[in-house]
Amino acid sequence: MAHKSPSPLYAQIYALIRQVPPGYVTTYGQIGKLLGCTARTVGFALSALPSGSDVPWQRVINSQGRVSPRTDGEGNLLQKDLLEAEGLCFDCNLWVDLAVYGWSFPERDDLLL
DNA sequence: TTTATGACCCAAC
DNA sequence: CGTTGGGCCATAA
Repeated sequence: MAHKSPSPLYAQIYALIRQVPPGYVTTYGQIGKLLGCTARTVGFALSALPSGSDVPWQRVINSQGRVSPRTDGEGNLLQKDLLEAEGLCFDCNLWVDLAVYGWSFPERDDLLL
């Protein structure tokens, strides 16, 4: 099997985001803390996400509850559109309520469920 | 090995 | 309340 992995940490980040159900969003700091790394690393992992990935990177936003102003500029608009399609409600300017849509990852023990 | 960058976060004024 | 600066970790060259 594949002995060469791009980065075990990346796989973890992608796995967590993949577990996020539609209609909910998470923050970089949350994932970073769960994985033991800083939010910067999480953002970097998303930046390395290839097109057509099964990872709903759009559900990942910053702690401020806002979409990340990607280097592209239009990417943030696309993310807003995607999140809106999920059923989220944006505020006056790409503001979302983490208290309502903030998704909490399941505990390692509860993961068994 | 070191340098430079990055879709961040937090604290302070 | 809005803005500014510094720090942190990981990747690629």
